[in-house]
Amino acid sequence: MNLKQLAHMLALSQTTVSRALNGYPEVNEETRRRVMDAAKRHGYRPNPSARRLATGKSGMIGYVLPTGAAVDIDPHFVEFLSGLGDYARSHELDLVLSPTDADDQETTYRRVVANRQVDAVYISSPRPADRRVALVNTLGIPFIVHGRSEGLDFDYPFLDIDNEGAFHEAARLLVQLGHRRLALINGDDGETFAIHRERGLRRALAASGLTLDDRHVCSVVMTEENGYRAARRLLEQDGAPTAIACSSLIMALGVVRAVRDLGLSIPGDISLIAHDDVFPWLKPENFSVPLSTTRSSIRRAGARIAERLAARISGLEEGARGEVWPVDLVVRGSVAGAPA
Amino acid sequence: MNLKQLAHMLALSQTTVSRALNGYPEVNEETRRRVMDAAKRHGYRPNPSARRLATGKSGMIGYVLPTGAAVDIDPHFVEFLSGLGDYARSHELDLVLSPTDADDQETTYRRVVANRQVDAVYISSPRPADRRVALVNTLGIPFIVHGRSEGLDFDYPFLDIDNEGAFHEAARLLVQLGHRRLALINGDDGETFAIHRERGLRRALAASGLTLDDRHVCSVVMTEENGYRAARRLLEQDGAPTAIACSSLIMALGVVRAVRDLGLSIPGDISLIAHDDVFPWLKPENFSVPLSTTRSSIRRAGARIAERLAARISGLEEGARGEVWPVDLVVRGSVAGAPA
DNA sequence: AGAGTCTTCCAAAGCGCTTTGGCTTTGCCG
DNA sequence: CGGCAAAGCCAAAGCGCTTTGGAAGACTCT
Repeated sequence: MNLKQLAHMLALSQTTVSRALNGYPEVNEETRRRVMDAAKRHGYRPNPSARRLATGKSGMIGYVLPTGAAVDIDPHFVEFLSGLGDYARSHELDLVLSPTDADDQETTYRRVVANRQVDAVYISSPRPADRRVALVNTLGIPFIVHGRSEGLDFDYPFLDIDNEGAFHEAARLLVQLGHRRLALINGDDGETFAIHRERGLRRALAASGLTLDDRHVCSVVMTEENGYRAARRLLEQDGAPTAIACSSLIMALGVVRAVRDLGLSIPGDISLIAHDDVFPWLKPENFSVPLSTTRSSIRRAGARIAERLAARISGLEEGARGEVWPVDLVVRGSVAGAPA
Repeated sequence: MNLKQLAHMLALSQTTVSRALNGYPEVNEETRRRVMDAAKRHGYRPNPSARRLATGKSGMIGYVLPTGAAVDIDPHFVEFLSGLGDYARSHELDLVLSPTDADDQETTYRRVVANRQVDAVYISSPRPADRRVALVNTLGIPFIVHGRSEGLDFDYPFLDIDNEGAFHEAARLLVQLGHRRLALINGDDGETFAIHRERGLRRALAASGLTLDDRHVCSVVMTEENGYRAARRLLEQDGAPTAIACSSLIMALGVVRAVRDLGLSIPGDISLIAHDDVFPWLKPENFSVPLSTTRSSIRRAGARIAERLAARISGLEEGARGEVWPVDLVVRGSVAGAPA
């Protein structure tokens, strides 16, 4: 059942039927009702390919997915996706993943935009002066950055959590508890979120006249194994830290293992706070010693980004609106006063 | 730059240019070269929307993604996606995720197929007599099932690992080590993979005249917390098992925690084997006691499925070819002889 | 030389929708 | 009652590609 047939059986022109269906004003309300009704009754669904060709709109949002033998997709992605799906589902918005060589994302962005495959894209894990953001901005497709870049000479729409504030609060708590030597096990320090976390932590220390020893900060891909290695390195050096802030729950697993392997205990010898993106399958309260966290649901962020992308596509949102979400500090058993 | 312009500047018809570009035989090799050359020089890329409308082919593969407030996307998905991306990237194949209400997937499948949004789909986490498989089969779109259904009255193409064999081998090893009371912490027993694993385990026990106590099998969503709960329940009952087979590494984390909480040890009191889908961020060899596993890379499966979908789209693969991959049994420190 | 066969190319008809540019009809006003 | 604006509808022209149904020319064969 296509427009032509529908129009014919209603004894109307395609024009009118099309307009009636798409809510244009120049059609009698009475006729519109008739059309709507017939369309529903016959299960008419406009052919998206045809509509696409005519309008250039695809009704899909895009994500350029870096892949490669050496590239692992972050497990956070799945949670983000859940959120995105939560919103998109109820709006018949589909998501197009365009896998790309991690070293040449530009080509893929250009292709996706040139082909008008999607109406909007989002960018995740941005870095300072992120080239993708600049590119997408000049290509002129609606977009939102999940996270923030820095040092770009233009404003752009983004959704970020207050990473600096979160780690500032975490560190402040630790300092209040008497800790003087803090350590940071961070994610890839090429990414802005990691920079912000370190910044927040340093700021809290500075406020108390303390500093972050360079040997006390690690920046690694966030795996359990790397958490373990980093923690061992930190804890086996002279002047080892008494408290650790950690950028992910997964790394925290490794940290806990390292602490145990070294015959130390949490929080007796080491206090630990990690950032929790809220996974359903790994919860900080279930760690052998319940883990203090800075918490922010990445899933909610996914839903919000889908919502804002949809708003941008339909012109309801414009300009470079940045949104920064506060982060909860949840104190559990893994922090205590510094050892004497 | 579109076909018309290109044809015009070559003083050829659109027909000929189109045919030259798409490798049809009825065009002089000399002209073809000229066309190809000009196309490349001017960076001509056929408009996918137009091509879609004309051919009905979209050049994308689809996945219907169940979502909902109560639905969590499996973290395995991300690894599968990595694999899919590995292949798709080099073939400019995009993936369309269509989020759907988990309770009404049929509507979404129908929409996706009716709209010809994608050229092929894959289905994951199948159940016995899976309705999606039956649906997609009748809808007539190329597809592959990741995993297997059971009890359908037709054959279909799938890619599965030998879950039954894997757990059979695992159980056989445990029995050989003298264990008599095995337990199984399984995933959702509505899904075929879980059924097969249980079947494999029972078969191995039966071969030695043993049986699997019904109180010794749990079927839960695969989270750390559920692994913990299941293990506690198992280990606190009378006639507690001395060995546990566990369907995922994430649950195994919980099992290890439970064992420790109960003052027991691995492998002294409890032997543990888990299935490992090979996550980059959580490795069995890094468990406090290195974990024995049945191992199969879900990422490789993703790549293979993309490859086969592509083959089906282009007609290179046909029929109901099923592919079953063997699973490695990797023995590490978490298994030992049964306690006396 | 005439008939038949390839080879090579083209004009034009879709694919199914949106949108432009009218054309009637109706209602209102002076 | 004539004129004008608004309301309601339509025919047809795209969007950019593929594909059908020739047609012209070159070649082969008898």
